[in-house]
Amino acid sequence: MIPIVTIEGSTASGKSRLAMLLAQRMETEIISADSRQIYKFMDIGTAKPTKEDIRLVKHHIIDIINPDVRYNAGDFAIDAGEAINKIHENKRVPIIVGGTGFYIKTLLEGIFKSPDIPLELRARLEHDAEVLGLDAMHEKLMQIDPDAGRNIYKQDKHRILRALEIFEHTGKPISVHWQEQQIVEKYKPYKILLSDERELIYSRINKRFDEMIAEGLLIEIEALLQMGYSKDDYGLTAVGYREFMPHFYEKAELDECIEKAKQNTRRYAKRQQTWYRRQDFNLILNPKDIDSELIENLFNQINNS
RNA sequence: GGCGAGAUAGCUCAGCAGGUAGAGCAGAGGCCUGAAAAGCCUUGUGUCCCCAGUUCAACUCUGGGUCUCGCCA
Repeated sequence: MIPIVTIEGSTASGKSRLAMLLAQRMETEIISADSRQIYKFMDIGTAKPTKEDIRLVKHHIIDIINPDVRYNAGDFAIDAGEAINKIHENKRVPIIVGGTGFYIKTLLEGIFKSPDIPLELRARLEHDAEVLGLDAMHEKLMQIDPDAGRNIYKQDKHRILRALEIFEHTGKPISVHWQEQQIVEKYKPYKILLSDERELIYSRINKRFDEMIAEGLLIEIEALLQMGYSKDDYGLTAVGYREFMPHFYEKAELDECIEKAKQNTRRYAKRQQTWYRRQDFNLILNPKDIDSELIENLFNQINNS
């Protein structure tokens, strides 16, 4: 099994700082697990590592695609797997850092092998949902796959249609795919969570967002629009970007956009915290704990485990 | 100073021919198997501004007071 370190935590919890210090001490490389830092041209709003950070420590899975390209957890598991292998071949322990918990979970625990779904099938289900209503779609799911149906809210169109498309395309209920999926035992992770009081995270978010504005977030967004990217491109649905679309498209008040962006970032952090409560970690740290002594202890602990 | 309108949940407001109240937003809790910075679920007790009066019963009616906002001086 390949040893790896993961660092998770909500936005503005100090992940990058810990990762940089630890990576330098371990003389290793960082793999980003962040569903928005994958996009080129989106630097300020996604709080990407600085040029200096990248110069000091090699970062993977950052700036890999344009903002109009879709990416998903399965893609991440493949890309991260490759990066891990490379780093491991050099006898280093990779550090995986990021706030996209689902990506890391997918990497560590695996995900069932889904075929690509034909666009026509997706469009047809989308159309059926429109005509028949979501309740009908959920009932349909309950008939073909009650195990999955029970676990999906009746209004969760996204997951209902996902389960239906998998059944129609593979002839097998999605819950059966889940059962058949084998557990991944490729990695031996040392999992670290950075956690802090909600109020402190919130005030750090608010402050950091003002800093992003000062650093030129608006200019960055304008540049994206000038390059031809629009609010319909997936990258621009990121928090801190989408809230400004009303400003550029309909001349909404800037102050209101900023408040909305802060609020959505806070809600995002809240959802992350909820997610992490359910995950297991080897070590839970407070951002205040990060100092050279801690890094030294971590270094030793990781080497000995 | 005069006239008018208002004062109800953190915010914006609704409501009751008198039977102690409810929406939206905010907030909180939760879910999560190729969209995860996404998507989705649950959740509303507060001196109904204060004092007095009428009444079996007042947030609701009457009188007074305080404050806020308009318009006129």
